[in-house]
Amino acid sequence: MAWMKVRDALGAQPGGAITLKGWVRTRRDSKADGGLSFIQIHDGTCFDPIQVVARGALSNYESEVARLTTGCAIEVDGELVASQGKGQSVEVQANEIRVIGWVDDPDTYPVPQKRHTMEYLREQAHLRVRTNTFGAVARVRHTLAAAVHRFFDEREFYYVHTPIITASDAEGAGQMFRVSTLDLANLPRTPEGGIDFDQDFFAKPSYLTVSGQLNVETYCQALSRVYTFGPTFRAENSNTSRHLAEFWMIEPEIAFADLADDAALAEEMLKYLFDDLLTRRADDMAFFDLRIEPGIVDRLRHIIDSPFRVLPYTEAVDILTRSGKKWEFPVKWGTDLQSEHERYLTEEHFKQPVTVINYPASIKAFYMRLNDDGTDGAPGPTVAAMDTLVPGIGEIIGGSQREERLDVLDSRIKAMGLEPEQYWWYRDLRRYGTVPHAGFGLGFERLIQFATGMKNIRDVIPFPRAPRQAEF
RNA sequence: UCCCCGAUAGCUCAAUUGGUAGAGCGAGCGGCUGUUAACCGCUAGGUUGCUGGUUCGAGUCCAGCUCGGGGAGCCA
Repeated sequence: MAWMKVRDALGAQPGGAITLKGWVRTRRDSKADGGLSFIQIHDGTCFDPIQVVARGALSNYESEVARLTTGCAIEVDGELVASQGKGQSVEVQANEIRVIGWVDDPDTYPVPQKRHTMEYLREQAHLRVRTNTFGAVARVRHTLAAAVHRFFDEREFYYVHTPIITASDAEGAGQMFRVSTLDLANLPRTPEGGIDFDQDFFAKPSYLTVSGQLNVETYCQALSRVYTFGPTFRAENSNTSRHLAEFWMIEPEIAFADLADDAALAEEMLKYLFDDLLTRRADDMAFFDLRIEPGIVDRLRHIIDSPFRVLPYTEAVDILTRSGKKWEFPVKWGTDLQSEHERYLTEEHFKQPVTVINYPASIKAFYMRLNDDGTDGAPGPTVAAMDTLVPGIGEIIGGSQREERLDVLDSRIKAMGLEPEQYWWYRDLRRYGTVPHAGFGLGFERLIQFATGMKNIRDVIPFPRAPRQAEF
């Protein structure tokens, strides 16, 4: 008999013998027709389970079938038939049910068929994917990841595997995790008393990457359109619903391009991803719309159908100043936008995602290109940066046109108190055939949060890493 | 890291001014039913997060710690 996945069985015409393999979601018994049980089976291939009808005449009905509980693994041979009951169009009349794996103590099974809080399920990370919500998140996460690669492949971007371990210790994106093989209990010392990193694996201090950007820029300067999509690490002691110590980031980089090209790419990509998601995972998205975030499907459609709002930083400051709102942090040209300001712009003023561009240079990274808006067209005081802000989460994308002029780049590095020599290979890109180029970073987990309405970022990655959190 | 709130049955929560723990869900058993958020009855299940303190007596008050939630900073 042909083994069919639940998804295929639910979409098939009645008639014919099939085999199902999966896990029991629920079992309901009836004494009608000499006794029978309705068993919902799930195998992860779609949101809905399939109903198996087990007759009392089955040889192991009393001994096994009638004792099945949520979580048991079984195989079913039977006939796919039109359902006599309401709620499903097809079901499987079982001829044989084989129990593959029992649940040894149903009373303490951590994820029985009942409502659970997200906080509780987070403590059962190895079992939570068996629930409706986390199964749906897992499928959505996969679908979005696959769509990212397809989007870039269709546009002739090359996927570059940038390193996870880096020795650049000043990428300016927060605290880094140190990578070392030195014996912590017996550190080698230099004559001056410092730690002798010459004896470490890489003969210098090394860390987990906080961004693949600097590396991917090198490939951009030869392959024109590239991206990296991998894990990144921040050792910040931040405890919020939108930060992780280990998260995945999508970072495209395009040559012969300016900030407008960069913003256009970001908009095209987000629209592509949401459209693909609504098409391929309509079942899971219907669930999120019903149970997690009512209206999420319409909101995504609206984003797909309407042009993005682009807002220069200076205008954003104007809007915030004239809003009449009382701010905890005062709004002033030259300071970064705070959470309360971002929320106002996306949730109250525009009620949609907003891309803020042309930030003051003083609050942005050294590699961002100075705009020529200074006195007499001199570089400064703003940089060609952009942040895409979304309701409920805040920043989801951060990007910029990169500084391609070596002299300007050097002065920016020095102004930030950094050593140009440390960036020698990055500076070489500006010495050998430099071109205008731009790119951005999209936080993958925040994208999933936004697309599903899941409130906590720890619930959209299988095994979240956060301060004091690495159990699984 | 800072501010606020919380931790009691497998899960979600109750427990008057301090007086030795209850319900719903889940689970087990029985009843009813082509069932599907099923329904009805019975049963089991608790060193009240940890350590210490106040008190005749602490789930309840105090201190520290651990964990969780909301917000902030940092950022993606």
